[in-house]
Amino acid sequence: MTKALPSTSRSLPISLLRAREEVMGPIRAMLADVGITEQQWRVLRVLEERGAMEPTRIAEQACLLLPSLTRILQKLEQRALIQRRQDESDKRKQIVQISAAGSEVIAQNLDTSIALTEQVRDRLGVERYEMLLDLLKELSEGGAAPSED
Amino acid sequence: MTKALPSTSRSLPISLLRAREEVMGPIRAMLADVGITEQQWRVLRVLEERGAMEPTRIAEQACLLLPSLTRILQKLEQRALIQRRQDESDKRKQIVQISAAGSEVIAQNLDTSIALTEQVRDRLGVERYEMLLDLLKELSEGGAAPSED
DNA sequence: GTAATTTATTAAACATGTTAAATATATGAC
DNA sequence: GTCATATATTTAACATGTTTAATAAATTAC
Repeated sequence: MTKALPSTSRSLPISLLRAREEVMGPIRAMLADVGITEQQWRVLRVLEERGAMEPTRIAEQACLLLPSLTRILQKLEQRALIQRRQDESDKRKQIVQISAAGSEVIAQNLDTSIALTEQVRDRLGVERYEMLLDLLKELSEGGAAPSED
Repeated sequence: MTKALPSTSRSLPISLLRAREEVMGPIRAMLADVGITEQQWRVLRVLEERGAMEPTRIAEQACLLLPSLTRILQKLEQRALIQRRQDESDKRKQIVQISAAGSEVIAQNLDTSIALTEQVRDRLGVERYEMLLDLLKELSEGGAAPSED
């Protein structure tokens, strides 16, 4: 008797989308002032946080597909927010590094960004906020159930 | 002392994105077989579920921006999955309706779609699943805190 | 009733999402 | 060493996301 699709308003994919739009709105507004997109911001953040790395790893961390990342890196390089060099031991790879100007962009937006994050956390309450992050993590981690023989 | 950005792996926007990618993966695979995108599917679902309506309301329900919806409706109309007519009382508006062929597409994918939804719900457990939906709803609803004088 | 304003939709331009194919270098089989 | 295969990145093509502007009809002010 549970054999019906959830109404679109109770659909998990749509709920995830709506929630994300709500959270991203103010962040996008902030970044628009600097002329940077949400995705470009993610790439810069990953590089600042974890240091230089190759595109494939950036894509994983920033949750981007490689073709998208290719174009994003081209634009970030044009604007001198990153630097690229070839990996000497494996010439298929390259190593991408954030530049001083790139770090500068992050620094400029850090305070607002932190404030927006805290605002959302306070709105839900810390416990519910952490619970939400845990549930999301659980969702994105487990592909298959542990018992599958 | 809490004045630092969460690591990207603990960032709410990125967590929402990752979770959504995980959930959408199998659904996209299903729809790809019929040559329909995730967004086209959302539009058809909304029209099937709530009946004919104008684009502005479709956009709200399906969580799409109007310019995107314009293009999507053009393609759905080309494939005869929807019909459009002008609203007689207000000629700025139009009324969009799913066609028999459109309902057919939904019917074809209904069982798989329900199965995938249940699979996710079972993975989290019903209680945690409902809790997640509630948290997401809360996130996407409240813009400002109630007390702001 | 006409001008200014508002509302519904579309168009345009650029960035990204998504899938498939191309390119270049590495690795392994022999 | 040569060939087949695998890996890292890019290109191509089409769909959507996002912001701003254009268009058309409706509403309001007067």
